[in-house]
Amino acid sequence: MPEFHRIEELPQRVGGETVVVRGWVMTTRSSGKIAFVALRDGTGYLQAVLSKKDVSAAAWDAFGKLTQETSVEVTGTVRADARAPGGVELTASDLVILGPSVDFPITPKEHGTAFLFEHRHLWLRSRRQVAIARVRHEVIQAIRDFFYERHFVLVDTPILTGSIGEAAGHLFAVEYFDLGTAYLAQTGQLYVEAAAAALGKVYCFGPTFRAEKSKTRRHLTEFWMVEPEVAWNDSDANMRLQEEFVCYIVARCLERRNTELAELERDTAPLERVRPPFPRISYTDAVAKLTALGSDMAWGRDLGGDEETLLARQYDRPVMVFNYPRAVKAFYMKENPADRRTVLNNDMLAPEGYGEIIGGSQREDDYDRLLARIREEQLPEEAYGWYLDLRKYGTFVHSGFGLGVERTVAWICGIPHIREAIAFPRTLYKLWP
RNA sequence: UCCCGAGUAGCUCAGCUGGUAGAGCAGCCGGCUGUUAACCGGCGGGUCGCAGGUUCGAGUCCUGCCUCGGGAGCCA
Repeated sequence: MPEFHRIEELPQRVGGETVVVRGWVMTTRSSGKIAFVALRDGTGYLQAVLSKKDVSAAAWDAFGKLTQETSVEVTGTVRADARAPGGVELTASDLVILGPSVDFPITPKEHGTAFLFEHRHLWLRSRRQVAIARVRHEVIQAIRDFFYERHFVLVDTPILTGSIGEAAGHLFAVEYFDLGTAYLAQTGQLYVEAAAAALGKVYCFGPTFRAEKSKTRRHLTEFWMVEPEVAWNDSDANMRLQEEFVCYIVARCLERRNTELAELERDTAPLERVRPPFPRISYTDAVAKLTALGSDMAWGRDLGGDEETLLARQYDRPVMVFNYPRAVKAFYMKENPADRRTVLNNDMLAPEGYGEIIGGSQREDDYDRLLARIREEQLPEEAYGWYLDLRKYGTFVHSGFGLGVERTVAWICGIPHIREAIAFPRTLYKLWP
């Protein structure tokens, strides 16, 4: 295969030897005897300039045939040019069409979201979607580095499962040989609790599935979640870990994805403020605060979207709300010894209206109380035998949380809908492409 | 499941109290030596979501259905 160059390396080749670039045509412009081709190759953007008098008739003819998304090979020399958005331009000496493109559906004009998502496989090529994909990549790499640096061990939990994670919620069911119905995982948490007793500090990171018929900008039926679990961490230590974790992710994106955030026209000032300590407020205090702000929120109800938004608006960085009423939370959360109406849990609400990005808790480590809660929720006791075993053989204080990757990416990118934060979103009405 | 909203050209939309279907962009043809969603001139382009009803006449009014979007609930 002949050698060619990536656009990202061209600034180092200004004034140098001839280079060859392969990529896709975004737009073309011409003024009769001079022609411009805006190119994308995945590593960057480049404008190639062709002068009719300096290129072969074949190359000039090829320019005339260029349409949006034609794949091409352009040969030329790199020149610094203040007029070029990227600082450099390619003075082309040759242009060859590699793959024609007829009637590309996404024009450089306005489109509605329904149309764009029907063409998601092509929409991914747009500058904006490329920028989002790169931020998502950075978020995920930051997550892995954070845990690696702190000696957490990655444990992959099953996606197909016989027992069910949390109480209600709708699960996707699939046929599983002679063993009947299996369900797609909606959390890896129960498994990661088992692994914490083996490895101390662990996390799982994978796709998770919720069959709820949610139709909001914050929900997907398939999304990615990272769930750390730490032996000997109480709820307080859990919140400190969350704070450190989120600060790490945001700082990393600011440091390494500035170009992409600028491309997305993200105001980074609110992100610069994401530094410890995050405000913490108990559920009970939050209810009082909301009431004072005019909400009709009553103690005992879970915080709804409106309440979360109103509360989060009171702070300039993520806020942690802790110790919710036991009745509205999952069976595995540890009862608060100081106030038995509540559990030792917390949510983290992102600012700027992005809502809940983390849900976490200290886990119930008392065998009898956990069993009582399983019965109270009328869960199938036999399915939780192995989970109860963890309290039977050397029970231990432990805590963990789940962070939603798409919600985090949407917040950092400042994009209005979570669906743009994943390459191929799965929603109630979208299984294709 | 419930509550709102929208379906008209490839795309984004306009179309008033019912009277021969419109614009911008995209596409095609032509022009222009520095364009950045280039610009200028010309050309083609329609089962008005589907079915029924009212009417001399329905994109427009009525009924039902379908599809999609936003929100609620649930949650990351």
